[in-house]
Amino acid sequence: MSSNKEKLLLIDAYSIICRGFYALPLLSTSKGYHTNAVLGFLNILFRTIDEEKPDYIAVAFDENAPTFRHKLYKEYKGQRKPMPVELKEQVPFVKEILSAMGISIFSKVGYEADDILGSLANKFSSKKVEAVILSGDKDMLQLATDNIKIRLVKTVKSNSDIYPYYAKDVEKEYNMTPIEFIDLKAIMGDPSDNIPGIKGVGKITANDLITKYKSIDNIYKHLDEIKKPSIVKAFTEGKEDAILFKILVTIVKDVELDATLSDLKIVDLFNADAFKVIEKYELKSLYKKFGKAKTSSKTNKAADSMLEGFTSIDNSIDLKNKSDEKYEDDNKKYAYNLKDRYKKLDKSDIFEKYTPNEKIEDLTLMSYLLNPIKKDYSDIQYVKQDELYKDLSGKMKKLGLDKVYDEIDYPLVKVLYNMEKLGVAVDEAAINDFAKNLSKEIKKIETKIHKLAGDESFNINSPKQLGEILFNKLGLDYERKKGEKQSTGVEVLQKLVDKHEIIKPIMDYRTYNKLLTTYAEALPKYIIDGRIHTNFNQTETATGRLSSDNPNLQNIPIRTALGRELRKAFIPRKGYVFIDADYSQIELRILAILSGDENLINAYKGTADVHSATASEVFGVDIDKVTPELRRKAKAINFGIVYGMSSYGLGEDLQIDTKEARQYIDKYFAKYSKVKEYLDKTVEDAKNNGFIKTYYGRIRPIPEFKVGNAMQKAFAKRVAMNSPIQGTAADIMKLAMIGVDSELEKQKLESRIVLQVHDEILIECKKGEESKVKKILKSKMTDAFDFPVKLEIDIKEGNNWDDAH
DNA sequence: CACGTCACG
DNA sequence: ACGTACGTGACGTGT
Repeated sequence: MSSNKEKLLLIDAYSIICRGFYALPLLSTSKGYHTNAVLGFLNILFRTIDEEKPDYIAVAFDENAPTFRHKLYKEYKGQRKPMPVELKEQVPFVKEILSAMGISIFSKVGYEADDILGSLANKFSSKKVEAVILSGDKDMLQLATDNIKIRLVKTVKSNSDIYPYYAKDVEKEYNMTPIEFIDLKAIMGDPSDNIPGIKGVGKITANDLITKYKSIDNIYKHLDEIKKPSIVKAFTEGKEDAILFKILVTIVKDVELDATLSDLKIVDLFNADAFKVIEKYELKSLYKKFGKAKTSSKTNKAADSMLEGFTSIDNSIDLKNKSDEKYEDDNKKYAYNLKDRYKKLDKSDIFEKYTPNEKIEDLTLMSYLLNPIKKDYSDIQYVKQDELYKDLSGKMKKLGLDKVYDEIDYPLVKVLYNMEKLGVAVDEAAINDFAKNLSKEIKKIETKIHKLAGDESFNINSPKQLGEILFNKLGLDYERKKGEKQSTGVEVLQKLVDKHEIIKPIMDYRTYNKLLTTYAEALPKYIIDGRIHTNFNQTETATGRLSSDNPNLQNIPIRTALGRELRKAFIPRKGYVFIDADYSQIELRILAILSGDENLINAYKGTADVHSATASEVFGVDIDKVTPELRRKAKAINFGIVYGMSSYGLGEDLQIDTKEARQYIDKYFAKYSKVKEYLDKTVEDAKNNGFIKTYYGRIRPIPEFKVGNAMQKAFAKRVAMNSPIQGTAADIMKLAMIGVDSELEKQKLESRIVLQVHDEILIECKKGEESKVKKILKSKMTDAFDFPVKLEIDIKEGNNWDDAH
């Protein structure tokens, strides 16, 4: 990628190892190895890799032999405190792990690590390659340039943190260039390095002089200008020292090292060999770095094996070979998280601007499509891009995912990018006002609750403390199945509401506090120029849905009047209105389509409402005789079907026993027999394949069939029933968004999509474009799909999100 | 960092 | 016999 600067990470090993050693307690393995320094070192290393995403790495160690600078001036630098044995013994462990990860280690007799790092940085940094030096040694700052960044690990109040310095940052903080910094230290001295500096010259004098004269050389040239006789004397007498100290503190930048940049290329850090070493030193907290995060390695391995290892980094093939320097891509461009790349390019002026129609393959997205249940896709960043691409695209093709990528998820990247960039306007004053009112109300309720608890003040937000008050102090109780944990959730409070007058205020407190902390207080923090720009994550859900975070705008309240006050604060900008379109029962319609069940399809052909139709079928009454109660039950059944129906779950929802729920389900399946056949077949296929497919071919692995216990297998069945439905709905919505977005552009309208909430699209519509926008929504969300059951949407217009919905 | 709780589809 | 509806994200508490 020519548009992106490559990065070389350079590490001052001892400096980081020492910090690790003193930062962590003296850990040891079952075999008695000490590992705290190793762990500390690796933690800083991995954190840096995550943050910097380097393309190359090199690590430098000091040689034990005296260095060039030692030899000449051993009376100074030779006096460093010796390392404790527990620290010294860990150095080879670090080297062992680095080697296993394929990271090059440098050391050279006669030179210190900083000389090697300075030389590597000097040799390889350029306009195209940025060198990043990781060290805890402030001396490194003299190396900073526009292309060399020093990441300085500082410990402030026992907290280690990393501070980045380019040349300009050094100038800002110290008021002098990195080069001038060398001369400063030479005359001022540095006790930690046993450099005394010129006798009689202190920090302030040194600073003043270097700021004014820029170098030691120049100070001597202008010695006659200096007023204070004592300073002139100090410099005159200390001239020899000054020269020696300057040599002593100057990092050598031309150490001969026979390495090319491509030797330092990161190939596959988290490989099997490295994992073995990590295991040997029992660095358990790092295991997941080398395996997969979140889901247990057991299920993940199963998922991978079912997909023929499609998503794991295969350590065994062609990837470790460092020598093939000419692997250059054949004009293909790659990115990880392409949308993030676009966003960065937007902000940055050092990178080329993004050209909208340039094809850049999104390797993260490809990896996600191959295994959407992974929680972390950062592992792919340590494998050569073109080889990874070949691997992923080959596997996608085999599984038929290439179409999903080309026609759904890839084109959606740009749509989401545009949505996020535009953001959605909010009325900040209205939210703040709402927050104020809520706070007042909450304070009142809080007082009341404490009073009702017998004048005891406790933290209502703590389930533990609240439980103590309710169940012990006030002696409240409710029926619990054996093994069921005590809870203070709403369902429980609902049961207790008539037993004590403290319950209602607690429920109110919870509601208000939720609205306050999660929304009213949190949302304003995200407002930039009146608008909130959420992040739509495209590689997060197992089913293919999007998710939204920072902030989550897919869970803004709607179900209660009070909550809707917040929704009212989402508004179109001046000259615009909101148009909101949401699918009507899309998942149930998809079930009808996928199953081909005539009864269910027919339920959608008539004008009748499906839930009433279901009630009529299941309970055997005429459709016009369906009571609200029966409709409610039927609606629960329909939901249950979509969720992978279990009699227990339905029973819970309807507050009836499992037996009765079972009867409802049986009746339902008797009437909609093709639905039953379809669900059975789906589960059967899922068991055999280890994954399900949506209508458009998206896959979701279900490893629990193979590796799960009884409970997990039951879960797997429900997932197998639900995922094709939820996933197909997600596919349809994504296709609709792509269609709507491109049509808006094609017709040169100024209206734009601002939000998506799974079955809903919110458009900020330019006044005057309303009818065109509505037409586009209808055509792209419904007419574009040719199914036996028509998809339908409700469209509404409004001056805030609540009105429009 | 896990858990309980609760907001949405 | 066991513990359960599907998919998310965010907050506060408490280890």
